[in-house]
Amino acid sequence: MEPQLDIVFAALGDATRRRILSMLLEDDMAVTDVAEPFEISLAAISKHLAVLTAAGLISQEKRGRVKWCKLEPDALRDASVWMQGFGQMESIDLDAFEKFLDQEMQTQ
Amino acid sequence: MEPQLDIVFAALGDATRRRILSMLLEDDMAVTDVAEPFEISLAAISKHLAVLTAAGLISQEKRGRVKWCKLEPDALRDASVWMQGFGQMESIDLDAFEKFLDQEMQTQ
DNA sequence: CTGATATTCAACCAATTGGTTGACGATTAT
DNA sequence: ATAATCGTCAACCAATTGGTTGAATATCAG
Repeated sequence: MEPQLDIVFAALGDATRRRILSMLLEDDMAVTDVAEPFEISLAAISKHLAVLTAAGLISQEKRGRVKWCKLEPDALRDASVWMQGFGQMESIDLDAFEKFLDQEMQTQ
Repeated sequence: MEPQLDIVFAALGDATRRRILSMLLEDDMAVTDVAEPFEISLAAISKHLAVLTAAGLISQEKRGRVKWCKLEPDALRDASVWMQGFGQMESIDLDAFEKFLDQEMQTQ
């Protein structure tokens, strides 16, 4: 079916990985800095980052000896669309929603 | 943190379970009928349904010898809200968003 | 050059997952 | 009463997951 959805949802099914994604909302981070607040090994974090990369939820770019991790929120789009098939959000007018968003952004 | 999110996302991370949820969008179904289009054993489907139940994504009610499975789309709400933290939606006023939703629902 | 830093790799481990089969309890039909 | 149907349970299996440690690689700094 949509094998990428498997990978994305499975990647989100771990609290450590979700916390990493939240951290990356603030700013791009190096692997070591991502690992700092956690109590597990750097290698374990490296594996989690590999899972997130495979899911397309982050990208990693190596500059010098530092590998920078960047959030790729677009990867959530397919998962979000799938979920919209359920619950109250199923029949939203997306254009109107976009306008609502623009307006919201300006009032900040 | 939010251990229920782990369970919900993990439950969604399997194509068989997502397909079951889609089937239940149409109507409530008995376990045997859920299993019918799949090529795996009834016991395997029974386990998948247990996972979906643990995640709150479906409920099961036994009437006679038949156990009926019912979609519970509200269980997607927390997961959906979490995902809204990413992408363009990151700075939405959730109360305003609720009002927007109510208004949208009335114009249908 | 040497040493420190950043990250991954490889091997390993325990726990979990998704599947199987066969037996079982509960309910319904003949 | 007997037989068929519905669904789960228990035991098992192979593969995957999330973690560890120690070595290896690559880059930067003194």
